[in-house]
Amino acid sequence: MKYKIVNNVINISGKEDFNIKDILECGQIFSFDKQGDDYVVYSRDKCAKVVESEDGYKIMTNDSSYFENFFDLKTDYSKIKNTLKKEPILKGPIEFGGGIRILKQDLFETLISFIVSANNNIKRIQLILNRLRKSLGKDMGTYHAFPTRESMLKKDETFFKDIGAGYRAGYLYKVIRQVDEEKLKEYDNLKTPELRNKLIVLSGVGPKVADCILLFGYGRKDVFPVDTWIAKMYNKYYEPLENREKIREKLVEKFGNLAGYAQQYLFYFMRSFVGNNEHS
DNA sequence: TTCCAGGTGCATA
DNA sequence: TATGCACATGGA
Repeated sequence: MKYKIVNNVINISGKEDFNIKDILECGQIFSFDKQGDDYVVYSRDKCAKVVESEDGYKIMTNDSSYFENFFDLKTDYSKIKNTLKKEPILKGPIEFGGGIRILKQDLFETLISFIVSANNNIKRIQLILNRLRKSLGKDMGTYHAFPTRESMLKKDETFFKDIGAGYRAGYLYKVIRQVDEEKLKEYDNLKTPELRNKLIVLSGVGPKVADCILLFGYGRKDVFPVDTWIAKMYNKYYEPLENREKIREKLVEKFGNLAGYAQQYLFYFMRSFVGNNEHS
């Protein structure tokens, strides 16, 4: 995959390593809209419109360098996929969702989003986060920015209940009093295990949510978030094992520095393919 | 109606 | 350390 930036438009040529549907619908991000054939994705106070062309994509935005980093354009995904394909279990998932790229998302936004995600379904996560943006985020004209910590500090727990967060309202109320953006940024100096320990003590952040923040926020690829789908996958294709912590340890050990990528291919595949078959 | 969704916190032993 | 349960909400 190659790309060029001209007048704030990112031109991507080649579709093998970039498929906007795979990237946005694989479950790593909740703030985006499908507008006809196009996608609009929101991050912090910014947005980008992604339009498919004959040989690739055009990404239109007012901050191309932000989205160059956001879409992880400098990483060679074909190399990663070739390595991971050697594992039989990943062949199907990589053929299915080969256009995935792991997004580099805002730390505070990722923290809040994945606290909301706990024991929840993606449709409702999107609904709750949309209501959060609309009621607290800065009006940017055609959309609302993700709220700042300061704006969230002004609200009480009832507010988070009212936007539908359910019992996670209390987690949200507490967590924004435990950390700020600067502290989250400082944590980036730590190695993954130490950083994980810092996150896991936060309200509403357990092992799984911490791993998602590590992967999608901090860009740490040596983690393997184990949710209900991954647990199902492990029990079906590897061995029956109830303990999610043990599943996590085994998968991290197996995939090492590529664990995060492997996880995302598997999650997307399980949820959209195997998942639907089980329902029909 | 019951089950489930990108689980976590807390009490108990 | 490990196990069990409660926790909102909406879709299938």
